[in-house]
Amino acid sequence: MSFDLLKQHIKNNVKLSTSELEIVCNHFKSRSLKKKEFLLTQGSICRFEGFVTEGCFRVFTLDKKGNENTLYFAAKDWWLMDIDSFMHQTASDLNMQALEDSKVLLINRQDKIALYESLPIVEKLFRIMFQKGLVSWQRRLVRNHCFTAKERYFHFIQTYPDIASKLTDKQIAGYLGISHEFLSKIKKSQK
Amino acid sequence: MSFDLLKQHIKNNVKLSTSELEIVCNHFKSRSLKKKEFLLTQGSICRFEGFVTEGCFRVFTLDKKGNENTLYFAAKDWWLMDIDSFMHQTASDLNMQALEDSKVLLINRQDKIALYESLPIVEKLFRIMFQKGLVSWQRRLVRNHCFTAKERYFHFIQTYPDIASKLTDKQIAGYLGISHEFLSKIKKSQK
DNA sequence: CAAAAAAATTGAACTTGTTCAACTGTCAAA
DNA sequence: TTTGACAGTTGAACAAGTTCAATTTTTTTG
Repeated sequence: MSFDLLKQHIKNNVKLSTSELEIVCNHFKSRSLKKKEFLLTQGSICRFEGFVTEGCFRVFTLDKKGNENTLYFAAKDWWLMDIDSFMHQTASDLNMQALEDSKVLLINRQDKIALYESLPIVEKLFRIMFQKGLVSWQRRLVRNHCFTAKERYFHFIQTYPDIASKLTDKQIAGYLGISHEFLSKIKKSQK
Repeated sequence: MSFDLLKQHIKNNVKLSTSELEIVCNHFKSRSLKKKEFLLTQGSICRFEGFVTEGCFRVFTLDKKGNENTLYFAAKDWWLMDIDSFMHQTASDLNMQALEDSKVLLINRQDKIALYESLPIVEKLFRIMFQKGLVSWQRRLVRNHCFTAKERYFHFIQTYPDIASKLTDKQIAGYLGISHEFLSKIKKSQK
């Protein structure tokens, strides 16, 4: 069952009773997406937070220069959110697209706020999650500053081999912040 | 009084009673640092979280190539933390140095944990803070990918003129992820 | 299966940013 | 007041990464 993954994920972060776990999960609804389908598109308001139970997503923004800038990939056991748009109900800068047939558990804003209010442990859960997220964003920025594109590429495919194997080189290049032509040259130079 | 700033900062993020606010503040102790003094050095364990009430700090890491990579600057009303080292009591990768005579309010790990346990609103406070932090780290990464060094430089000095005015060009270059020589050339090209 | 679309490769010219080394300016300590 | 030490500037050679255009390979779809 797809909720088992969410339950395990929550239990890995905070201690809570079986009934509390049920309450939390009851606020989520499952949704399936076909390959290439969008869960969110730039310009619209993000009305959910999502937990991936199957498949994989790409979260990216199209900048003024026309480049697809990938913020992150979300495979099974990852969260999909545009915090800013979700909290303030403002237009999102992000696109969330399924890279393959996928399933997500979604919670809407009202239910999320209700959950925060009824179960303080949920505040703790997300405090811990955001805290972890912050650390990895900081590390990624430092890597971007002190590693070359080649070093970043090999770091990525070694750290996330499962995700990397599902991606085209164009998508990886968008995550690393380089052109796909240059990524092709990096790969060639290694052979 | 230096606690007023912290109180205001907290009130801007969550609603809580005067007595709760007092309890939170009572867990913090004030510390003064002279210009150039270090609050934390790379390799040691971060035993505090700090809130800056006066002056300004630079948070940086020295990478293998010998570059000082600045993660962020913390002026009045900002937090100083190495979340990872503080939570897991592992060696820190970060240095925190006062750029001028400064004051911080510090909380140690035991008191922080006690505070989380005794006042659920503190979980909410930090959940919201980390959430905001995450958004700005994401934006910074996107800026790094789609802006040139020149664009990033002008974005920085326009967004944080007060902080920028306290910094040497070397420190700004370390934040932007470029060499200070190149920053010098950027500035010249604009005149 | 065939046709079309998208992804990947390659080369050449170009831009952005680095490195190194020499020089200049500034300011705080002895 | 001099003397460092450090911040900033400049130029030249170089390395990293982009852009554009042409070609091949792979994947998708009718």
